[in-house]
Amino acid sequence: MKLLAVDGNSIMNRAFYGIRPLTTKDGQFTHAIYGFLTMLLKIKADTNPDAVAIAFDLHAPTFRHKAYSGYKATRKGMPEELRCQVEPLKELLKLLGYKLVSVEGFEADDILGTFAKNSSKKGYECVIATGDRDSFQLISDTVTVRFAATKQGTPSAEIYDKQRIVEEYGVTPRQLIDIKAIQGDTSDNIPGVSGIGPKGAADLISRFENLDYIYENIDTIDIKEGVRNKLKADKENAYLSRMLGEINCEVPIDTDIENYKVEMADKDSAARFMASLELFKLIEKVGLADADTTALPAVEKTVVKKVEKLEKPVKDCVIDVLFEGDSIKSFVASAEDKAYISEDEELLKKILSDKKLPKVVYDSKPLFSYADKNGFEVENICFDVSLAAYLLSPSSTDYSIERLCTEYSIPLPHIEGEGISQYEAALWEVYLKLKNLTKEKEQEKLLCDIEIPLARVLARMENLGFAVDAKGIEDYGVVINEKLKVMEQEIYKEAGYEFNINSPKQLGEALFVKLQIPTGKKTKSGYSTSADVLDSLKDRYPIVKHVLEYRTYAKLKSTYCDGLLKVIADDGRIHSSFNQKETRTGRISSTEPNLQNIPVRTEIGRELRKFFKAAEGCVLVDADYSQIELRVLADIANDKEMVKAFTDNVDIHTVTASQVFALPVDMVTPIHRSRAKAVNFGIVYGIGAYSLAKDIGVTNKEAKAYIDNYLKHYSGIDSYMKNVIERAKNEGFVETIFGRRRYLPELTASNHMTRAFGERVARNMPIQGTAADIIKIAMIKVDKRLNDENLSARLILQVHDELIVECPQFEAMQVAMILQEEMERAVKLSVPLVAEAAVGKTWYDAKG
DNA sequence: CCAGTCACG
DNA sequence: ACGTACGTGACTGGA
Repeated sequence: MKLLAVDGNSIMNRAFYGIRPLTTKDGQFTHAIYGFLTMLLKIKADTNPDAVAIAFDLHAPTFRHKAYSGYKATRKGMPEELRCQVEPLKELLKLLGYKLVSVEGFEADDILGTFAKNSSKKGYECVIATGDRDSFQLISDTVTVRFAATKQGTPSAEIYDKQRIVEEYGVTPRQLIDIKAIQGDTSDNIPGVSGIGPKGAADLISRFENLDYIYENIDTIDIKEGVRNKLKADKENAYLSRMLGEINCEVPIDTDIENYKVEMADKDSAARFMASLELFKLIEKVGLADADTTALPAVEKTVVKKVEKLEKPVKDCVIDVLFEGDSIKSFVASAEDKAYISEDEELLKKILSDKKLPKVVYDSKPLFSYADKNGFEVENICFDVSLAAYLLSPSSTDYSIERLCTEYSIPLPHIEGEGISQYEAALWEVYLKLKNLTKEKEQEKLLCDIEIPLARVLARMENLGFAVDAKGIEDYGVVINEKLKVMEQEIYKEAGYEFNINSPKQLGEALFVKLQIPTGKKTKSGYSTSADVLDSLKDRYPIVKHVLEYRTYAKLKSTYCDGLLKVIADDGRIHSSFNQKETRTGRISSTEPNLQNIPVRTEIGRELRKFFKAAEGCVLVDADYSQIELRVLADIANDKEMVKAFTDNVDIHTVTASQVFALPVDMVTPIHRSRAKAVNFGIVYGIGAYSLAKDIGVTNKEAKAYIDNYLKHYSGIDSYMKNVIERAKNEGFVETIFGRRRYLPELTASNHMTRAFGERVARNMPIQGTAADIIKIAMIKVDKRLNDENLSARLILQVHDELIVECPQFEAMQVAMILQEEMERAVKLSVPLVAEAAVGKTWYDAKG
């Protein structure tokens, strides 16, 4: 028989500090709970115990407190983010069937000690799970320790047995107590013998067995005089320390292994509890994937849904369509008390194109896409469940129906009939819930006037795609590849041996160990070889310069040449997917491939844009906003000076420079301007002097002076930055001028870093998010204008502040006008919006 | 599967 | 005393 005895407090601490913070969407921290369970499951899987006992401290004063009032006096109180996880963790462990053990007046490790001590007597094997080395003293023939640690986010649990203790410490487990008695432990306020550290203590005990022998023979044993005097001076402390360091093994607890078998009484409750903590992965990990995680309503009710074949349109239902490639497999309509299923494509088409029938759908973009491909229009979509869920909680990563049912506590119905899952049948209830929340949080306009119409625009952009010159990319790739080979040989020669330059580990080894180049920053796993480190070294070391060049080419080859060639469709065009529910700020993102990060900043990279072209007989019209984020900031902060600068249409960075550096405008040099530009950027991101200094290469003090000057001059921005954080702390979220929200649980964290991050986000999101809202509105308006004016021109790409339209050559001027007008008129701010358009055969030519 | 790196706004 | 700018996605190497 085998008992796993867990030090709950220790493992919880390890989990809390070992993994990065994780919260539910209302800000309840959960990472200690998640980490604890992950660790527990790992150790259980490794050891396969017959029973598990989990020990926790009680908060009452401990036995040792009485013995020595200074004990643990230096330990900091538990941070609030951890404290608030203790009770939920215990609750969850109980639900999962574990037996918890706490005894008034004793600590968790005393309880472990008692299990350990009784193991040989009662004839079971005892495995102790802890992150505390103090427990090593308990190791014996029947007791081993699994030492829990978190290595780079993944839990590890190394085995410590008698042999390993002897190898590592040169003594028996019991003797560790005597070593600690001499060396002391400041974190536990165990004084020890002052002047003797770990090495000295270990040496003494390995030679003389124990504390008693040493003190009984203190005048005759063979030690240095200095050590002898130190030992004599602190004899009392040594014995006190031994008492403090020895784990109490006589706690009054039940040590019968039979009573610690793991018995989960109610799987659904356990799964439901984890779901309420949004620990969905954990539900699977503990093997409860098929439990019912839906919260039961206060009054238990049974929802029964009949499944019927859908023959004609029904009002008041949520439509969810299942696609198979480009065609429709089936669709379901979830109504209040019935659910319908159909495979009739014509019926679906009739429903979707019915202008008089308002429709609630689960996910509109694929429907718009389908309609676009099949030459009809989807009309009158009044609600999109998944988009609503995104607006209500933009930091989530999963808007599946299953997840929504769980998150919003929707009871699952019983089903009579076939072809529909419980979740699909519950969609109507999900809709009702989200509709109410959307109204309550004032997200209706965003949903109906921006996101839903935008979904249609995005679907059409995806379908149309961007024409590319595959042969051009290939040839370009060949040239890059040749460059790459030359660089590679050059680097091998300079290093004196061959290695994988793409491996940061091997590269760090080559540069900083073999070649002894002075190291900059380090990462968790070694030396950083990132561009900002290498940049400062490239002038002194040719190999560093070559590595940087190699990286540039390697990136171009793998991500752009190879990457793009892989995704060219049969029509010779690249069809990126635009994700509308991804970002926490309201931007859209682009994947497979990402067309929002095609190189532009360096000439060699920018060349790639020559292969993004307009179709035969067509041109590209590219328009981008000028300084949209700063204009939004000027408006949101209502800063007089900045508003004036934009209204007067002067160069904002130059004006900023003249203010920050107290110079007349015509004395501002390009260096001043570029530094002021960095300050402007920094302000938008929630700047710190340190980072600004690093960015523009001035001292911290200078950077701080720039910021101070800036905020003094733009006093509206100064007060905005203070107010927005204050408001965010009160309300729990920040929002754009259109009411798009981002919740910020980080602001309540006690961890300084976490909170500082939350504050930067609070400053940045309204700016970035409002800019995102504005270009979304512009996209909808542009799309409408192109349609209203009967042009064949179509939007094909958005890159945050830039729109690209493909159109026949003769439409170019009209389209350029439309783009500029609609982008500039998208919304009315207290500053003008400025957009500039250009025309070209390729993206390279069309961009400015 | 994650860390490191780097492309974009 | 602490660590150090916001938001993304793709690729590579290595546990």
